[in-house]
Amino acid sequence: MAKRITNNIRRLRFDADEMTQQMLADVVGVSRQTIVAIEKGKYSPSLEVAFKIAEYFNVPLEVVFQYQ
Amino acid sequence: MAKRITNNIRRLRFDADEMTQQMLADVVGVSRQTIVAIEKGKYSPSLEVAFKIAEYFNVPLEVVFQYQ
DNA sequence: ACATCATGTCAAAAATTTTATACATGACTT
DNA sequence: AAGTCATGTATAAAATTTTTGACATGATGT
Repeated sequence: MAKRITNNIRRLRFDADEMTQQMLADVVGVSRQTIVAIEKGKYSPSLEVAFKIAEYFNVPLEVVFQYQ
Repeated sequence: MAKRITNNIRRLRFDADEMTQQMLADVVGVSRQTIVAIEKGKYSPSLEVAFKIAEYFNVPLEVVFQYQ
């Protein structure tokens, strides 16, 4: 029953002209390690970082992150 | 220019039959202080807590939290 | 007046997220 | 073969979120 948070960051990055982790980290204002950890699902990010990522890709937050 | 995260938790609580902070904290699985802090905007919650709150109220995350 | 309840606040500890460094690997280029 | 680039991993420190416990206030009820 324990729901998990998944994400499509990797796919969104590749759709966005093969953007690198470092580029995304820079535009979002976090370290590359943070992007790596979130992509790999090591932990779920803060709501603020989540919103920033969604804003950058120009999609609703739920397109980037799913709670299922 | 710095965007902020706002929320409608208080209104959603009252719409939900005047639910108390403690009741929401219990169903979401956090402490009442966490609800107080988020409601008052002391800090933005983790994405997981945000999703749990939205799930409880049965609305999309963006109905509870706005990035503006 | 007294008790109860919901909310607000405060402070310190615990837990989690984020950063900073460093190093390893495979893919690609020259 | 050597160099560069993107990614993965690891660890400790820093920053932020969350908990715990305690106390104050105003509103409500008895």
